Amino acid sequence: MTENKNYYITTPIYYVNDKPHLGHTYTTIACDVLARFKRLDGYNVKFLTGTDEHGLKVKQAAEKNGVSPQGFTDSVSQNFRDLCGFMNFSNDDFIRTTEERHIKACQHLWTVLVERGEIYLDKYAGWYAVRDEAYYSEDELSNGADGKKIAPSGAEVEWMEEESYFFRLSAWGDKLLEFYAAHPDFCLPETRFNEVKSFVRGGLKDLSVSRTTFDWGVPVPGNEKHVMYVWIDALTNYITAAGYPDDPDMGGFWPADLHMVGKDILRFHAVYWPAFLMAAGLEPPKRVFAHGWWLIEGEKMSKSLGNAIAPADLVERYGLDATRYVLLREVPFGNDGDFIHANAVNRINNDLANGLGNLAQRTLSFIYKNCDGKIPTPAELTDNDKALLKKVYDDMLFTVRIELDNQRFHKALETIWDVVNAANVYIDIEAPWSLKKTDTARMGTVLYVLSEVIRCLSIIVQPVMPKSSARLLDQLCVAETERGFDCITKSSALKAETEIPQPQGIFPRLQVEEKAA
RNA sequence: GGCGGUGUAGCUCAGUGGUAGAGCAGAGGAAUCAUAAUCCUUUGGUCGGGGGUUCAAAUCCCUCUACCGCCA
Repeated sequence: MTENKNYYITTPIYYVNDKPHLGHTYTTIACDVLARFKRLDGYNVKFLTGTDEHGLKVKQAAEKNGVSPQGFTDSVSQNFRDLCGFMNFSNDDFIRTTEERHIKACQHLWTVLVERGEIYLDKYAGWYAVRDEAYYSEDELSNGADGKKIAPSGAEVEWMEEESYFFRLSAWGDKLLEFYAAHPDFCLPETRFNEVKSFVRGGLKDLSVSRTTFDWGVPVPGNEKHVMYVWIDALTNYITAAGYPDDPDMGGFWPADLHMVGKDILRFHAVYWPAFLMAAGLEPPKRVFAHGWWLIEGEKMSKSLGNAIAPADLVERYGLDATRYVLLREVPFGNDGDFIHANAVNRINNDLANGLGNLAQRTLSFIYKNCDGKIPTPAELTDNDKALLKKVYDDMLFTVRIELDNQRFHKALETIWDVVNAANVYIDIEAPWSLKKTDTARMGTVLYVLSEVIRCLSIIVQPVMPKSSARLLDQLCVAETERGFDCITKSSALKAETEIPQPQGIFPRLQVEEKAA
């Protein structure tokens, strides 16, 4: 079995005009967890995120602020780089579409597409909304009060005719459908994939891929009047970062394993992007996952409601690791979620404080107080001991791996917490506090088994809660080099007689807020 | 308007033909190592409505209804 041990995962590039919010954070957290998981599982991981910095809106915002577009994007793009640090993201690269490497990649891809006859010059005419940077068809428009035509978004439109380059998307419908049929897991969740297929089956029109109305973009090679319009510019970042076009092998990282996207940009990733790539003779990515949105206490996040959640607010309130845990545990990944603070508190207290946290604390402090602060030496294992350890050594990682390979974060966490619960049942049944008076050898064995369980739990929880799990592993004196998934085995088990420090609670219990009537 | 999805315990959801499930919330009990944490037991549902197929349907078919998504 020759397995490719490279793993390439990407977030979308985020539009710099936005302030980083919960949506961006959610996408990147999901990727970060997968990236960390794959690294611990022995993969050579490339985890990419970045910012989309071109377009009319950016140019206008820069003018409004009296700075150059480049100066403007330098500063606002920093917000997203800061977020990576703040959220403890482990991205290996951060791409900006204004970088030279990216402009070069776009222009090369463009040239290839022109050479292959996939891009041609024509005219685009239609109703254009400056505010939306989008064209609308006649029947989408309504009449405004002053006789002006209004787009569905409420923006004013005007009749525009402009020269534009077009990509022959219409020629790729059948090829795309063949590709989808051959790759039934290309797009998840399945219901989103259905939407994609039905969109393609409905027939594809050629795609306008350049603009002459603004100049803040990647210049079209050989025709400097045009800059590339969003699709080719933005999507190409994924291959830019892999080394396109200089490295034809792209470091062994293409096709990408996973593009994580919000459901609003699925079509671009699941239809346009594979078409561009196939047209250029490149392979489409292996998977596009479209996740859902968060509501806040039942309502859409919006500026007017003033209920938008900044990532920093959540982290301040719950802590970074707990926030990461809640976001991934609370909702089946792919569904929309409703962020309810009372539920978050409940989840944190039940699973983290009372579940894993208390399990570790009750075990380690018992050892600290009753075993001279040393991991006890186990005697012969009973069937009950073996059953619990089998779950931990043989079943847990196996199942979690399958769940995460399908982006089922909530199921993966559920699997891990089955073990947490089993360990809490175990400790109650074995009752080391009773054995203390009757059979200290057996007590030591029970505590040893529990320590082993906590060690493996701490290791497998690292992708989701890197800092908390590191503290747990520190408390067990597990070496930094012994924290990979290959150590979730008996052969890497804790050494008896290891002296441990005085344990401290890792997951604080939160106060339950009184309901404001 | 077309296509697709969803509607199961108070809440979030699992369950694709064979006597309704989980977690949380609620109730009772046990234990006392621990972050007053843990463990056990338990209340609770005419599985959106109606019709049909079947020995048997939450599960298949038809229809109605509500909500959501994609497209137009």
